[in-house]
Amino acid sequence: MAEARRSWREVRDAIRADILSGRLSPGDRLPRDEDLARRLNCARSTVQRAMQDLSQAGLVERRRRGGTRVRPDPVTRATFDIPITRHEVEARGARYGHQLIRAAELPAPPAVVAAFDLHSPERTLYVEALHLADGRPYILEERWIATRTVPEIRAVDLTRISANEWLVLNRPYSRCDLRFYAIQADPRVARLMGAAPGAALLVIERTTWIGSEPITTVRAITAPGYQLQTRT
Amino acid sequence: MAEARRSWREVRDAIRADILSGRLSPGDRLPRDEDLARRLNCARSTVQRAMQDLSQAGLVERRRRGGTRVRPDPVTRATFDIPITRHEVEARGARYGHQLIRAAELPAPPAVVAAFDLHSPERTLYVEALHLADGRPYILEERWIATRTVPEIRAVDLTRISANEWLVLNRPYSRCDLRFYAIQADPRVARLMGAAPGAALLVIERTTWIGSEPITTVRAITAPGYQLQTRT
DNA sequence: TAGTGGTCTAGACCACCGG
DNA sequence: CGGTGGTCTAGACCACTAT
Repeated sequence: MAEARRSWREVRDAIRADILSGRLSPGDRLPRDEDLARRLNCARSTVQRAMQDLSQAGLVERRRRGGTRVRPDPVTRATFDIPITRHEVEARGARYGHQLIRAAELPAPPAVVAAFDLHSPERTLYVEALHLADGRPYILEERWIATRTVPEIRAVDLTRISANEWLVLNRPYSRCDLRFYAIQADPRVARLMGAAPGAALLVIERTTWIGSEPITTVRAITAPGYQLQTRT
Repeated sequence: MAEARRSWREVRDAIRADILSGRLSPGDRLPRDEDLARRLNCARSTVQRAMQDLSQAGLVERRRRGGTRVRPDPVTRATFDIPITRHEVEARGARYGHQLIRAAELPAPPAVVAAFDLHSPERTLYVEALHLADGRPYILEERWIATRTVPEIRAVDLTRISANEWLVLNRPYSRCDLRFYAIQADPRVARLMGAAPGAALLVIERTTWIGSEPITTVRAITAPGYQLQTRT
C-alpha cells in the first residue's frame, strides 16, 4: 500500500500536531530532515519548506549539525501591519485630515540622539502634526527627521502632505524599531486630542534607518480608545 | 565576462534596493520570475525564494497570472514575541513570583463570549493573578479559561504554577488574536499594582483557540512604565 | 571532523485567475 | 484559455557547529 505524497503544508501540520498534542515537548529533538522525508514519503526539500515555516513561527529551532528541536521557551509571536495613517483612517470609512502644528529645525534632544544610536548630536527637523478622522483628533505625532539623511524634507510642504506619508512613500527604510506603551495625557496633549486631562493614551514609537543612517523617530500619541490588533 | 551567480539574499536585496530607491514605485509590476532569473543569472527557484521573503515582509504582492507588484499601500510590518511571563521577568534578571488572587468557575460574561466568537455562553474558570518581579507587581492578569476545552485546568494548583505558564506549556493553540490598548488604573487595579490611581497602563489582550475551540482569553494589565518592543 | 541543516539547480507539473 | 506564480523532486555542494 503506497502512502500518498505529502505537500509541505501537510508535513508542517503533521509536525505541528505532534508539538501541539504534546507528543513532542519543548526541547525535544526531531528526526533529521532526511528521515522525516523518507517517513512521510516526500523529498527532503519539502520537509525543509515545512521546517522553514515552523521555524519562522517560533515553534522550532534549527541548527546545522545540531538538528531541529522544539523551541524550549514557547512564545506567542504576533505580527502587526502599521499602515500610513491616512490609509488607516480611510480604511475605517472616515474622512482624513491633518494639521501641521509646528515645524522647526532643531538640534536633536538627548532622547532622540539615543534613539538614533548616535553619539554626537544631529541636525533634525522637528515636526508636530495632528491626524484627523472625520475632523476629530486621531493621532498626534511628534517627529524628528534627520536632515542629514533626508535633506529634501525641508522643501516639502508639510501642510499638504503629512511627514508620515511623505517619508513612507519616499524614504523606505532598512530597519525599524517599534515600541508601545501608555501615557497619561498632559494638559497640552489633552487639549490637542480633545481628551480628558489624565486620560490613558497608547503611544507608538517608531525609529527608522536606512543602512546605518537614521531617518526619523516618531512618537505617535493615539486618541482615547485606540487599539492595535494583529492582522487577521 | 561571466556574471557571478546570485544567492537568494542577493536577489532579494537587489529587488528591495530597486523598491527602496524609488526605481520601482508602489503598484509597479516586476518582471516575471523567469526573466529575473535569466537577468540575474540564477535559477527560477532562487528568485522564488527571494520573492517569498519580500512577500512575507509586505513589500510585494504576488498573484498567479497577475504577476508580482510592488505593494501599493506600504506598511510597516512588525513582529513581537510575547514570552511566558516568568521567562520575561527572569530574562530581566529579576526574581519571579506570582500570587493567585481569585479562581472561580463562572459563566462567561458577554465580552468573553464575544471574544471567543461564540453564540451560547460557555463554562469558564475565571482566574485573577498577579505576576511579580523582585516582589513588585509586574502584570495583573484577568483570565477566562474554557473548561470545556481544557477540563484538566481544574486539577492544577494555580498557586504553584501560573495559569499563563501552565497553558502555554500544556495547551498550544492554533490561533491567537492580540490587541493592545491603554487604560487608566481604577482604584482597585491601582492598589493591586502599586500604581497611582488614574495611572496609564498598557493592556495586552490575548485570545487563543485550538481549531475552533476556544482555550482562553486574558487581559494582561502591565505595570506603569511597561513597554513592548519589537524583537531585534 | 563528521553530521546536520541551508542553498542552489534544472525540470516538471499544478493551481489560479485575468483577459 | 494561456500566462503566471506555487510546489515538488532528485541531486549536488556548501556552511555551520556539536562532539
